[in-house]
Amino acid sequence: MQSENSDIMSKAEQTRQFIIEKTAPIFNKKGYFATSLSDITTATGLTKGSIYGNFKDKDDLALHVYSYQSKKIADGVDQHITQQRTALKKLFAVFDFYKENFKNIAASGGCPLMNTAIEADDSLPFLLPKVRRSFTLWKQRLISILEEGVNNGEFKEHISTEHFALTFMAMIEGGILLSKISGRGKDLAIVLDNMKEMVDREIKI
Amino acid sequence: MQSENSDIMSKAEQTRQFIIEKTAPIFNKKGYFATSLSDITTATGLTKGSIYGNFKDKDDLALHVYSYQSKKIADGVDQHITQQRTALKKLFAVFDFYKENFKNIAASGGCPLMNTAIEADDSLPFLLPKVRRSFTLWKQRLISILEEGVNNGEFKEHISTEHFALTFMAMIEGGILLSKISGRGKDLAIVLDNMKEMVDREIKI
DNA sequence: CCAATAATATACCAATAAGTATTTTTTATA
DNA sequence: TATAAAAAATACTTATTGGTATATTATTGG
Repeated sequence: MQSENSDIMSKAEQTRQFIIEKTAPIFNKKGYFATSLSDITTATGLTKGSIYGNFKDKDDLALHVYSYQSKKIADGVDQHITQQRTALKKLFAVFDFYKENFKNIAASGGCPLMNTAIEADDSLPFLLPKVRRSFTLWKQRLISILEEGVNNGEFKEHISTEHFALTFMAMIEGGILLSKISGRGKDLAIVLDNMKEMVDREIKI
Repeated sequence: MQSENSDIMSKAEQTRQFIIEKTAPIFNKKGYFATSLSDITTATGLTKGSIYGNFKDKDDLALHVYSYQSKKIADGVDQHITQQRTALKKLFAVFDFYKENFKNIAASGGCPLMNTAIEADDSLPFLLPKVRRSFTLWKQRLISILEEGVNNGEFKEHISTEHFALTFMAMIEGGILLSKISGRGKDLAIVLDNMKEMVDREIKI
């Protein structure tokens, strides 16, 4: 399945989606600046004329690629979460998502939020608001789970939901970074285990 | 003071150091690929001929710039550590280094280890070994402090020094990432505070 | 203080970059 | 199925890239 709902998509929409999906791993691996138009035409088998017929310019394509990538991660996490019934299980489902999917994430160039954040914050201003929003939404999602746990008596009352949300995000992104550079998926697993212990000791009643 | 020991350095050595110091923040902000030779000549006020007279090629300069940047961080941390006498204070000195220096680090484009790691692991093979080594040395340094604490009775005996070292590294790098993208130095401070609490609860006797 | 030498500047090259105007092909619909 | 409209391919432009050969200037040891 190349892309979803291809039956109700026009040819143009299909091609747009096809370009996005084919170039996403390239943008994520090489970065937005280092990805050239010829990388894009090679990966898609299309010509420059077709690319520019479907996207205003390289920045426009980059924007769509980032949206696609960040949505994919967010949807994956959400799917894990919604299968769980307690706040504790939801929280652990977030952690488990990264444990289970690390290999796929690493193979497609790492976490697109982190990669794009690092490239965008000093030199891709057009992407910065999108990346900022991704992190804000992620934080909000974690805070919601933590608040749910506090409200239904699963978690301690006095915890700072924002502080823990930020700490978890830092640990996940930092863990991915360490694993990517060492080539050992174990590094991320160690950090994730430490996060669970943190929950058991400090958050869970 | 442009560079140390300028009195015992030949003109060539001085120029080399000058080029490295002037281009380091550019490489760190824009990335190695996005930094052009004209960026380098503009920043230094020198011409291409002079740059290529002092460095074999752009990769060679990038390698020297990375060494300079990683050494600068490592030296800064070491200076903080050596002023302390107990393992606990040494560990906290590492954390405090990042709290105190976040603004400077952010102003020069963020943590060069993280930035370079992300760019190098998929597309700058010539830099990858250097970056790997930086992380290994950092981990080793943290493990040494933790072992010192275990051996002299400051820290619990059963702790996994490697697990905590990796967790601390992940939290620091992740915290820097969050602060950079949100623009709030507070995010890193929150994570660093959480790290200290972690030490108090799990490591300190 | 004057050569020999080292460092820097100048002027150039081929390759590649992003982007566009135009033509050809494909798609959808009447 | 013929045709209008949309999509894709071709061929091109201008600017910039990293890099080099050569000329000029500055440094340094005798």
